[in-house]
Amino acid sequence: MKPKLEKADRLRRVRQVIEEDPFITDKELASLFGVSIQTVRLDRLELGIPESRERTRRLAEEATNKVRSVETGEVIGELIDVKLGEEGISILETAKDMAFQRTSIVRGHHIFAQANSLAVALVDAEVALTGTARVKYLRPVKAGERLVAKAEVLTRSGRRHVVKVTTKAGHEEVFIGEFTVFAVEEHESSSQDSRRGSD
Amino acid sequence: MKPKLEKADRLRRVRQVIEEDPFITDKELASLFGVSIQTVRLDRLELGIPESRERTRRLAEEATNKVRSVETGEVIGELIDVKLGEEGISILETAKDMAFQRTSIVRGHHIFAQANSLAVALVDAEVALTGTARVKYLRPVKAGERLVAKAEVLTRSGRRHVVKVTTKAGHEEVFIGEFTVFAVEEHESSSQDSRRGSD
DNA sequence: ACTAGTTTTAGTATCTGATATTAAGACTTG
DNA sequence: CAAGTCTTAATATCAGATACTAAAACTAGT
Repeated sequence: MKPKLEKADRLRRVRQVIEEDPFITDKELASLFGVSIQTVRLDRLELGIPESRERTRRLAEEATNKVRSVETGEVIGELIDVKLGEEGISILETAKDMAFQRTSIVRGHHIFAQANSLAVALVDAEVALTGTARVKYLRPVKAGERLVAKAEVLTRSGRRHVVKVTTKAGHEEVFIGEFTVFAVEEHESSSQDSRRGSD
Repeated sequence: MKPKLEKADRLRRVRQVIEEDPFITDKELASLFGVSIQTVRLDRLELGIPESRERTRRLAEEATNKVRSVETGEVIGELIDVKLGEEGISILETAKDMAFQRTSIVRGHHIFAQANSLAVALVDAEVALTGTARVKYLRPVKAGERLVAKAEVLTRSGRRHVVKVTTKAGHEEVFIGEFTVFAVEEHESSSQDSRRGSD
């Protein structure tokens, strides 16, 4: 039963190698494992792994989607039920790539980003900038947990809004934060605006 | 001279369409513009645009690089001169994709992320989690500005470290923050750890 | 040792999305 | 109408595959 073991072993390695380098072709795999190209193709067939061009295509698609959703989206997390100037809820599905590899603990700035993004979204203005924030992390969040952030505008005086955000994972509070957000009028020249604010 | 105009026009559009959808094939382009496939290929040749598979490959490569550098990196920004437990400097080149499209103002959580990441990196422990943070955004940061964050450990009592971070763009302070970071020993069971902390 | 079964390899036809090349039409402008 | 640009057609070739058929190699069981 030596060949069976060898084959199973090869299959595992093929999967692994392809995962590490999705651009690799059957030809390269064949010479890498010292088998014929047909064998490699049978292996891929067995493993349900598509051809290299298809893998590349998917990678590109996925990545561009990701880039678009993560980087061009104006909001981190999904906005649910927003009452402008009053309150709102945002949901963020945490994933492995938001966490430290060693511990799977979600990095704080993602939780901050969700809360801050929500706080800014609540302010009914053309542009809203964060002035200050005071935040507290109550317990570590594991990758995979679903974070529900609730925000409410506590006070408002002129441009200055104070927004309180509470984030829960399940029934547990994991994060609370208080953000001061400034509404900015459109006609303010952007370069000479030396008042506080960012975001 | 009608055809010249038409051609120049088509060239412009071809470039544009490909930019919008890099996965599009010559065949599709041909029927889109009502010309032969050869014409499309001459156009691409003239414009110096590679074939769709090549475009896809590049996209995938680029994107995976990006994903790896942005998401698997344990630190946001580049660490320069870190003295564990004492002080450190981190540099972050801000880009358009970190900013709001409308205003080109860098979103606050990126600035927060750099500072927080640096603060955590300064703590000499297996795992370090942020407990609280108090931050202030002093002026908006425009995409393209180079952010230099300086951090120093103010106090330390047991696991609790207080780290102060000041971020400058050029000579101007744009952000200051104070982070409480907790060092966590390795032997603590991760699931029952209900004390504060994240990141 | 012989046979059945798995595993591997070979070979051929076909596909897609191309490059490269040659040559023939179409159009248009002086 | 000839010279030029622009467009299309046709053919050979390529990479990286799929799909299929069939032969060889190895392995185990009786």
